[in-house]
Amino acid sequence: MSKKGISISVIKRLPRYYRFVGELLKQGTVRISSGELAEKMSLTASQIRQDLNCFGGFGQQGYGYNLQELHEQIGKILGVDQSYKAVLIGAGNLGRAIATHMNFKEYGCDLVGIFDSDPAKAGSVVAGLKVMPVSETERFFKAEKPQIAILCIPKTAAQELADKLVSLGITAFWNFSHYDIKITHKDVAVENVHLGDSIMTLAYALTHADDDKAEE
Amino acid sequence: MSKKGISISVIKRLPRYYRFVGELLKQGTVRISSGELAEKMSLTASQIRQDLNCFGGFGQQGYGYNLQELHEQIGKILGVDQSYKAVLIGAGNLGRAIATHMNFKEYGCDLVGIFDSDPAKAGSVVAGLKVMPVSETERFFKAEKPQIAILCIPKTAAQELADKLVSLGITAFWNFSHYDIKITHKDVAVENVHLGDSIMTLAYALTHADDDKAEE
DNA sequence: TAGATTGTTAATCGATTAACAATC
DNA sequence: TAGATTGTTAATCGATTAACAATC
Repeated sequence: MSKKGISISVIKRLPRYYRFVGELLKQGTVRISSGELAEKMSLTASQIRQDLNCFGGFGQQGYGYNLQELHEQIGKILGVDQSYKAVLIGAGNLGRAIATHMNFKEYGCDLVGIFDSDPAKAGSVVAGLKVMPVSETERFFKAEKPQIAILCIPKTAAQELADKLVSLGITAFWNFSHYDIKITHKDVAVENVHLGDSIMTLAYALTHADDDKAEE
Repeated sequence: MSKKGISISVIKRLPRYYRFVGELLKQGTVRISSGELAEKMSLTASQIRQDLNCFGGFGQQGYGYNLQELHEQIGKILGVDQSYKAVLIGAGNLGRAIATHMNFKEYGCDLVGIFDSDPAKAGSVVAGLKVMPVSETERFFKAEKPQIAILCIPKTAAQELADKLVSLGITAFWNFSHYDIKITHKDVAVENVHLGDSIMTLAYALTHADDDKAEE
């Protein structure tokens, strides 16, 4: 069964379904109807049924969805049962926090290497991994063949580095640099985490908090 | 002029416009047409004109947009010229990295306090601020009246704390906990940064990378 | 003025919601 | 069987794109 043609709106919602279903499961719930789940997730029952049906019928008429089954299925669709190799580029404040804070295994990933352009940082240990100098990159990539690059580097370095990493076989970027990297090479996934953009939406909300009262 | 009725699709794009326009400005560009900007941002010229026109006509027929003017206007719309007070709750790996890594001023915010439930952490200095114990919360909030709470805490604590913070006057949450906080109180903005959800979309992309080849 | 490019209306497209027959 | 709830088709809604008259 091909998963092509799934809209990114749906894909973006999958992790949230996975989280909620996992949480309910942990609480000991066995089954749920689309209506109940909709209530908990602030969605419509229609949307949930539509979304899940993109990947096949996980429910049962008159019963609802078995949470165990649903959790496994969504997990498989997302690929969290996999173990994609990831490398972190940039061991600054943010990079080190990501490395230590994230439970990569839970998300189908495995952090296998950390690099930093500052030779002084090489050799220090972060999240149980020795930070490597960039000179090691090619040797390491040939040996380990990582798929994911986590970019925690200044924006000035982002584009050039991204291009180089693609040529070394990286096919997915988790980009924390304040720059939208442009990958012409297709079949390369880019997930931008622009923390600045994110906090600005809060500034917007605060700035316009009472616009509704002040309307015409 | 009221800014109500602007769709969140548009609002979410504003920070990106702001970034690109700022970048072009730094490079010394003076004016740009919607067509050129669309090219650079991988959007359509139509969309750019539609988006900007939600807030008034910043362009000039036959000329395009003056970048200096545009940057200022979008900045004002976003509120990055403001100084909203923010507090960080949770001085773990991620919290400390956010505090030191983010240039809050650039985004209309100002980090004024850091709290941690671990008394052992109280007194240590992060990003130039002394970490406070939670017992100080009420005194501090009464004196400083922060608007934004940055949550870098375990999901188990998130909901209860969020409710308490709302009662103390917080009107915007930047939520890094792996939990969707539910604020019944309206006029409270919540921006979730679910890093787990984000990296899972990469796992999805890798898992389904060759679905197109394998189709029917 | 002629050319360029906006602001804005209309057309299209896609995503969400509603409805209901199928079925457990 | 009767009741519940799905899977799925149809209707609605909103967002994006196209078109073009207004105008600098």
